[in-house]
Amino acid sequence: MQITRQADYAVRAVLYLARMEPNQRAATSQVAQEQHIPPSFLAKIISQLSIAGLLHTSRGARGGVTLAREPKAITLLEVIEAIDGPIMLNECVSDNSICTFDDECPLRPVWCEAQEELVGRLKNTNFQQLLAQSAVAA
Amino acid sequence: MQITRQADYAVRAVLYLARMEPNQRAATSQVAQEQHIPPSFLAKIISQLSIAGLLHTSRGARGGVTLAREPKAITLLEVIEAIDGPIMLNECVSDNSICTFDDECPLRPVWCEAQEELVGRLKNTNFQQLLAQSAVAA
DNA sequence: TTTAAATCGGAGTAATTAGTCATATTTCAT
DNA sequence: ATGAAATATGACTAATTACTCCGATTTAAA
Repeated sequence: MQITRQADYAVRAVLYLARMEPNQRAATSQVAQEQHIPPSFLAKIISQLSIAGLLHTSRGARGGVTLAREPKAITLLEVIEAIDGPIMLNECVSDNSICTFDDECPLRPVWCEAQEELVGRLKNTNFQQLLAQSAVAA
Repeated sequence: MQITRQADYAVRAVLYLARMEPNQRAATSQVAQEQHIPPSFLAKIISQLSIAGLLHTSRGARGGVTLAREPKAITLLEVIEAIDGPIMLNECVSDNSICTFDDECPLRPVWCEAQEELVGRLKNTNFQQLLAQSAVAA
């Protein structure tokens, strides 16, 4: 019952990029160093985020990574699901057919509601809001 | 971001026992068969639940498993945490010292609040309520 | 007292997650 | 052109999760 380290790293990387000047690139190694993420591991994560369309990468010297959209247009949920796939608190939430409690399992609604709440929360949090939070704190 | 199969099996087993007549025992193999849980696996889970004090087990012929408390006094949270340990949506929730974002990380509050909501929900659901749900449905 | 039914416990296997490493490829700058 | 800086990719290892298997132990009943 925990998001994967990968997803956590992804969120931190995106937040780090969101803090930079727009259109400025950061190398993966730089993000890794400042966020204390294993560099080789982060490389894969950034690659996935790029495939998911959340980041733009450019290869070669002076290459690096930037956000593909403005921070306001990227939600926590998007980043997490780009890495972990859809959030699912229990197997039965997606696939009721495998439920061992006949038709009317009293457990499924509990998981469905809890999941909706969580997903809604993550969907309603974008990276501009998170930036604003840090700004207030600092 | 999913409870383990073990915890799901544990919850189903407890719900199954809650449905039985009070003080009536069920063999692990019986629960396993009716709930479609791998029997050897369930045996370990039941052992853990027993150690956690949620079930009573008795060995030998005509032995089996019963709830250690009435359904009303057992919450979903207890069963899940007896198996998976404390629910923690992200590492940083318990241990802020490892956060890579200086003192004021804007991510931590998100996880803390989401976790509180989820834990509260599971703590407020006991097995008598779940029984009532199935009764209504059936 | 023997047998069958049950839990108990430890060791072993397969799949996923976390992370490493080496190499290929692209691209800027000289 | 060439070298250095960067991403891209695939193969490998370690730890956790999800199981299986088997033998030991307990207990009720014939």
